[in-house]
Amino acid sequence: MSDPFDLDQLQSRAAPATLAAPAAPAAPAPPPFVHALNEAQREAVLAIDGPVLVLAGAGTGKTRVLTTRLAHILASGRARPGQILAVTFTNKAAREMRDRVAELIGGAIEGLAWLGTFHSVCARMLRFHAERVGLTANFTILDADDQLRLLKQLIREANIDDKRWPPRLLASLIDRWKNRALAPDKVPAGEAFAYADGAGARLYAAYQARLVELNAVDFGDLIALCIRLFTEQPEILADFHRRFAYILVDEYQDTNVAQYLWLRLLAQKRRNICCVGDDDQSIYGWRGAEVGNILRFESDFPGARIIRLERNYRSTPEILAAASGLIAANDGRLGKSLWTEAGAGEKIAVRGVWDGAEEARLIGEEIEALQRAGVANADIAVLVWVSAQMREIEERFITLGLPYRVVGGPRFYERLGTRDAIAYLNVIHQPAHDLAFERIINKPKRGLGEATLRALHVLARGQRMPLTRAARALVETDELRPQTRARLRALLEQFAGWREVAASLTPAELAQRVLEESGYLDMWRQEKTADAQGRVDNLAELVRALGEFETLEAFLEHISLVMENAEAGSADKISLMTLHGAKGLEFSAVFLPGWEEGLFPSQRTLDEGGNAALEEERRLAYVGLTRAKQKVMILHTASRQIHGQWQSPIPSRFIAELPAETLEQQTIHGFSSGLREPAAALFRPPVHHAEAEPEPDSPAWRPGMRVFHQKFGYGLIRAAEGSKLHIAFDKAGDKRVLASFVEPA
DNA sequence: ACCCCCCGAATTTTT
DNA sequence: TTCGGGGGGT
Repeated sequence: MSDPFDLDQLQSRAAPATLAAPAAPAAPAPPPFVHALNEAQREAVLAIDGPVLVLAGAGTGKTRVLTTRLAHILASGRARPGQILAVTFTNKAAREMRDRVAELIGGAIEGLAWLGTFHSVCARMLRFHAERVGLTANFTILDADDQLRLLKQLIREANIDDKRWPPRLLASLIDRWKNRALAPDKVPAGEAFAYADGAGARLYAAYQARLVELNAVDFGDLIALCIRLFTEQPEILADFHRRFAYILVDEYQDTNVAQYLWLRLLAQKRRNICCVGDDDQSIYGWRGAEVGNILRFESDFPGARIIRLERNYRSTPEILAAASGLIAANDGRLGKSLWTEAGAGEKIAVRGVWDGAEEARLIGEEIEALQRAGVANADIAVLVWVSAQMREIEERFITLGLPYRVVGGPRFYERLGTRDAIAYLNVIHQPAHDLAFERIINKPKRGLGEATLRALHVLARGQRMPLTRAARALVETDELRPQTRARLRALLEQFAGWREVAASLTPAELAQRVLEESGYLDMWRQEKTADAQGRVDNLAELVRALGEFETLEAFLEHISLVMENAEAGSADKISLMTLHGAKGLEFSAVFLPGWEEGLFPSQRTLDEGGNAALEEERRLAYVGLTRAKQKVMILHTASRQIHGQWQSPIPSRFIAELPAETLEQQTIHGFSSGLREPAAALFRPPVHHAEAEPEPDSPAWRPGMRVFHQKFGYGLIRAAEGSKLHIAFDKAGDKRVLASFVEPA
């Protein structure tokens, strides 16, 4: 590659004819695809120049605006494909944008090289300039697993007890520092003390040094190193300024500080940046996302246009009213009010049930009713807060024979077996990839155990060289026992052989050969355990997947940046997933189980998260509600097992925050005579100022009364606040329960 | 080198 | 309760 930054090389050689059509910059006639938009959408599409923030509520056509805008920029001739930088968070979103732009323009667009995720775009930038940050262009991108193993090594080398100071903790600290674009020497002293009495920053520095030795980066580095590149090499940044005429950003509310700085550096010159997002759907604060970025947009880019998309095309008025009412409880919003022209639909169903089993049973029944009414399974979702909630529901689905799919389970490329095979390929492609080499040096068993590895480490660390190079040196000495030396030499020769043939084979052929010759495949074939066959199948699947790539390099880049599940086709199945996983999706009917204090919002949040965390969880609830087109059912239980302990939760405050007129509430009699007050009374907002007045047709619950509870037996009321009682049970101890679950003893 | 048992921990996870 | 990791035994 002569000059990687030669514009023409990166752009389409032959732009589609539609793109070449002369535009009339003076009075550009809106292209036909703009007519299908509503007024706000059209404004967002046509406001091409200068900074623009599009506040796109759920279901308001956000993707449509983004793709139409991109198509419009191209079709009007304002920029060629290679001059547009368009970043998303997920590969899925990037793919969707690419596909939909192609649809609008009428044919795939060549040269949209800078449309991708933050990470893939940054990786691309870094590969062009790797040497400027101390790497070479074929650097490896470490995944979380490699990162953890490397940190563990460093922690042990520093004689720190990794039991007391788990590598995970350090990994998350480093991650957070990188998310904030903090180099090791910039870590605030106080924060370094969060790990091993101040060793945090030192280990972070050691980790970065090791990454350079390994010619590797982690995910956080992709952004952070780009920022370093831009600030330390102004001519490179200037080059990008010249290149990118327009910048588009999806899900802006999810950007972290580093991503924000990255965008600001790139946009500061031309200021043609359009960010689309929704502050009410910011649910990744715990991963470093800063809602502040979107809240501050106007001051970051003075003169910015703010365009609100508020017309919702997805949900019924009831669902929108419920969601809007809920989110109104949050402070510091930019504020939007969703509306729809859709006619009235059903109210939100709120169901109080006895326990998790009954909750699952009820969901199953309701789904069967939906099926009878002709709703497709693929149009139904159960959205949980934690995956632990899924088990009971899955069990029920299996019993009923309901077809379902768990979205977001373990990823294909993360599975054991697959990862080992990939490690072989990594070592072939990048001999300095110590972590991959370590992973497979004794898989299958070839007598190269801990002792050998230790010897290799001593030499490698002493000479600051990769393990494979240390290995090559070591087999020339007589330090190792002859047998070990022979085995190690044999392995090195195998790798040398594979590297030699790598160029003349397709990646799939190479992989097949490596798996056979290394004995790795045989290792699993010979194993008799239940999952061994699955491993062999996975390996076959891996080789098949490799068939879609022209080079090994392309494949490895793909799996490190596109670690995603192959979506299980178009089979008509019910989706079971976490609320986080559901963002951006929509279904006719949505079930939201487990809306209980202590679960959702979670105890953790209530105990230590403060208001910000609570608001984020409320946004998560908002995301859940707004996934539904027609029907929502919220469920809560009176008793739930958490970590093996029975709890008697009270309904989530989020239920109380839903406007009562949008709800249809029922407490199911999963137990005998528990219901003592109208269900609606259970869900009044908590009364803070005065004593709650007793319910007209319920006994006046008073401290000192003896009561009976189905699960906890007899007890004494210690305190009563509305429908919520503190009861000291004779056997079960102190609990907070709903009045409807007890009766006078 | 392998297995078993005990202990502790236990959200969310776009890349 | 359920899972994974690590230590200790064979």
